[in-house]
Amino acid sequence: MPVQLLDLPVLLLSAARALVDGIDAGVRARGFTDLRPAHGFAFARLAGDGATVMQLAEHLDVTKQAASQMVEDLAKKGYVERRPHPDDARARLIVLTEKGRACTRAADEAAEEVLRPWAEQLGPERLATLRQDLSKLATPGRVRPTW
Amino acid sequence: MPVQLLDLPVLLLSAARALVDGIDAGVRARGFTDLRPAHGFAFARLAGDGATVMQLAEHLDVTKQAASQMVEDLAKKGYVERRPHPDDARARLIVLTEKGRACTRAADEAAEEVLRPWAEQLGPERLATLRQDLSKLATPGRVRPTW
DNA sequence: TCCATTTAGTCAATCAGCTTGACCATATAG
DNA sequence: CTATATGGTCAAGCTGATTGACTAAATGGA
Repeated sequence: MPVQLLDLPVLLLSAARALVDGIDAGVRARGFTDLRPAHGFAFARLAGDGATVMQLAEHLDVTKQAASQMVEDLAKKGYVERRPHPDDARARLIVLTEKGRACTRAADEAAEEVLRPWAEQLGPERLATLRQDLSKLATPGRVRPTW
Repeated sequence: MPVQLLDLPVLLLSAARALVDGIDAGVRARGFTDLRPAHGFAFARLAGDGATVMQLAEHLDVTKQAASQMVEDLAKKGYVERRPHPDDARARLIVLTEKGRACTRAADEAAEEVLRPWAEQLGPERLATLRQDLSKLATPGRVRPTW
């Protein structure tokens, strides 16, 4: 195996970090300064039809207590809302507020802004290849890195 | 811009996470159970001629106090050693002990183990392309992700 | 040469985010 | 109808980071 390969980990992590940092900066620049990247992973799960605390905990790969604390924090800041769950009286359905949706739109814009120069640099076909190859390598499920 | 691109962040993060988790598991399997992935980034900087606490702090993108605490922890566990700095009496040169070098070898093996199936799946030329493209995207310097 | 400022490192206190453990309310299975 | 499992919160504690204060040594003028 060529030794060169051993720096692939560093490149991968560096690119991932550049991406996350860039999106985080873009979100902050749009006025959402009280959020961290980790909140973005939560928003991604809540967008759409919302989720329970348990579902959120699984998505983030943390305990239900930690997820509950994050929801409490996000609710206090006005990004999410706890509704009674339609099918289960024990559970609550956590959904994004209008402020929360506005923030996800800002994150989408920020992501596009970060990716645009990448797309220009590589060209569309190589970017598509990159996407395909990464999809083969990525472990499905685990999204949020916590190291 | 094609909407597809918006899932590139997720793929990138997912691949990075798979990689870090895999290496971490490999290192633990080789008997180094008292280390976290973050220590690996420190070892990478210390390998070779060692580094000062300040240099380590910059590499890890944390305060000098945090770096100092990590060094204290690694020294207590026997992975590093603080020597007087040859050129500066204020500074200390942090170097890996034999145990520390053994651990970096274990990490290299683990990394190779994780990358081997990737290389087989993509083939050498596509992997080389992946490496090249990632190197264009990666922000030089920032290695350790802390989000 | 002497003094002012910068730099390397540590100690101490604090904080944020996560964990474990205990608990209540509701759902589900026998 | 009762026993158990599940969703959620409260409380306490831990870990890894932060800021602030300090000492010792280096640097850079007058």
